[in-house]
Amino acid sequence: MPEFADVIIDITHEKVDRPFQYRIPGQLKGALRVGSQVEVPFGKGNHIRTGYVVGLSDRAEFDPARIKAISGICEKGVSAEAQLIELAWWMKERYGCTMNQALKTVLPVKEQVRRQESRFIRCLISHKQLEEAIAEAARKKYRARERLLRSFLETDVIPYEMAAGQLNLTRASIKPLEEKGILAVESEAFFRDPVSGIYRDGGKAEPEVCLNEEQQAAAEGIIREYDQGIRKTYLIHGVTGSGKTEVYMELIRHVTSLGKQVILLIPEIALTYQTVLRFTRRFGRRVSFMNSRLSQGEKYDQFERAKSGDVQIMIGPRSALFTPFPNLGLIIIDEEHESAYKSEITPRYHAREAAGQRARLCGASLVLGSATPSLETFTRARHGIYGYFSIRKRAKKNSVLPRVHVVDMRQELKEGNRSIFSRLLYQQMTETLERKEQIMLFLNRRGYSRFLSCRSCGEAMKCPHCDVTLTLHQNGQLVCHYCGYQVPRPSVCPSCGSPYLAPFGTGTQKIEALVKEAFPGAGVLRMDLDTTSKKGGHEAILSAFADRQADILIGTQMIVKGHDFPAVTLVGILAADLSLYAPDYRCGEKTFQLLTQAAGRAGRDARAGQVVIQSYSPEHYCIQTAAAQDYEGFYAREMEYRRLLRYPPVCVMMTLLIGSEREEAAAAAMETAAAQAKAFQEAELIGPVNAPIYKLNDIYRKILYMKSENYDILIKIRNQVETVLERRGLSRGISIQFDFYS
DNA sequence: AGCACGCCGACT
DNA sequence: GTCGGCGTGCTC
Repeated sequence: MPEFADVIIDITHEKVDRPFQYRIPGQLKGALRVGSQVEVPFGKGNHIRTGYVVGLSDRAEFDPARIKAISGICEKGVSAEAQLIELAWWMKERYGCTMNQALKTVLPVKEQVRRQESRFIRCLISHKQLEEAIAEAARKKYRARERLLRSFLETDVIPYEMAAGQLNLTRASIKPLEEKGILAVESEAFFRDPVSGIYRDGGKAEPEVCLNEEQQAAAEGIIREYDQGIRKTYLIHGVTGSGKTEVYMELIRHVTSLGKQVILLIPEIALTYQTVLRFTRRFGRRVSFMNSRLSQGEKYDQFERAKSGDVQIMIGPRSALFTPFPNLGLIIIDEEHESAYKSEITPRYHAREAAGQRARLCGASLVLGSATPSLETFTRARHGIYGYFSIRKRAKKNSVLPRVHVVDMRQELKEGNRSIFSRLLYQQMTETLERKEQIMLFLNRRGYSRFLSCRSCGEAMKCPHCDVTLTLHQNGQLVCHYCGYQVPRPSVCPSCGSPYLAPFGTGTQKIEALVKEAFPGAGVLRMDLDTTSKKGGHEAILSAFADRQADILIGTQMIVKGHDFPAVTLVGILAADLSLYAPDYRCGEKTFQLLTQAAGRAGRDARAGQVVIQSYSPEHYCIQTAAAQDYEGFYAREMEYRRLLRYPPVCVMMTLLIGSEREEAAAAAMETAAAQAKAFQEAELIGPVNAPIYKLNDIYRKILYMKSENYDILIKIRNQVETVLERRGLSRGISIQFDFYS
């Protein structure tokens, strides 16, 4: 029976972010476990603070005379929390954050303020009636009411809290308007049906789904091993449209029938009303959904419901991984290759790795699903570390993979076609529109033109805060896509005064204009960051396209991710090589994934789908293998490249990014960091160099790449660099960021 | 984070 | 001579 416990004190500061040893009093022996929440006397005043047990030991590592005793245990935090605290400990070790940062990620933060439901006020009357109401309010000198009504001249829905705060409104000035039928106050769950206005509710039984042979094999294979008590990781490698979701549902059904709970992670963008409906129909009230728009308090509420057993299935993005289920049996990660699974804030964890760790701690299995698995996942599956199931047929009857054409745009140019549409794409578009079928056009660049440059002096308009050119938008603004800086388009060149400024390159807005010009009869929708930034923008565009209110959908990345439009029979990828030459070792992988996923949008129904890929380097293996829907071929070529240049998954890589407003401070800190790292023989260093975008948001950024066979070496380097920079006072006023790639 | 100790200026 | 500024350092 251990004598001592290592306790992390629940205070937010790095200086106390380490375990303190406490004596375990006799009456608590046996009740205490790693993860227990305890009360301990701390500091000079022996104030009682809460802490978490992160380790148990028999030996005193500290002057025994000065070790204090634990004063009590908080009974509420034991089972589910215990595992999450262990997970936090692992995150701290692996990703190099403080224990408190890790704990905050893993445990929901209670909000002192009572949870506020997000409410909206909707305007129910016509514009003309609204004008009258405003006039009446003005006449009666109801100032607040008038201000509120005026805001509906711009929009018909506004957030309640914002209105109350900014317009100095009280319930009393809203209620009369509500009673008159002018406004309605609604609590808007994100999954509310935009058309019918109906909320999801307890599900009706869905007719039994029939799995095809391959789906059945995957589901049965995993379930068989599960029932034998085997817990491991599986990869379900299914082509786009292969019905992986049906397999997930079958697994969820089985695991929940054993009284265990399931977490399903999906990329946020895939959590559409359709998805919600599908799972709700099948699992009714037992399933719950999370999204990143939920406030801390709302998340806490969700987690409470999970802990109390109200729900057994949690579906959501990255952070849903930390749902405190008491008896978690299965974690599923859909589209496991998605980059959104890596956290962009400290701790910079990867949900796939963290899920592996949580599954291990809870005795759960982990299922990864993708049409284009990440190289690290596929490598592990190949080596037999992960179980592997592949689904090569599309689930829908008669639905076959689309026919893919690669068009050499250099040849088009040579033969006099200077348009952004190749002759083949143009012809296919015409035919598709004649058949009254739908088209998706994909271009990975928003805005109107890539940049604006002076024809006299050659100067391109650049962002004053970042090392990038400004993108011209249709509203005449030059916009920085990195920091958001905007200026009106100048009429003369700021450096030489010449009036000859010409836009170069093409963005989604220009495509929209060109399509409208070329196909005047066709309905066109555009979906990119500019059209979806408003709340519900996504849903509105997708449902309009699904309802066939338009024939052509133009968009960036976001249109290729998992949306199923049966009437789309033509997909055009306008510039396949845009992402191919990015300064990132994974740019080939990203391009392949993007092209494969985009191509997978075509022909979801019985009608044959066509895909046209336009490229200036059609012979590139990423484009060739994507066109052939040949994952294995791509994998072989890409691994060859990774082996040759020693990039993950052949080794482990860590990057250090140092940023500062003062250029010299960043350089000095990086120099010291690189010198420290160099002392470790087992790691290979590249750099330090300026980051691909050296100045971003007025911050100068230096980057250092470190590669090794051994993850632990990289962690040692990280710890060494951090302590030395801290000790020499070089870390003041700079940001230091480590990222891991494996 | 808190709370101590500690070493210099303006006050009873 | 004392009161008090918050700089530095420690908390099992």
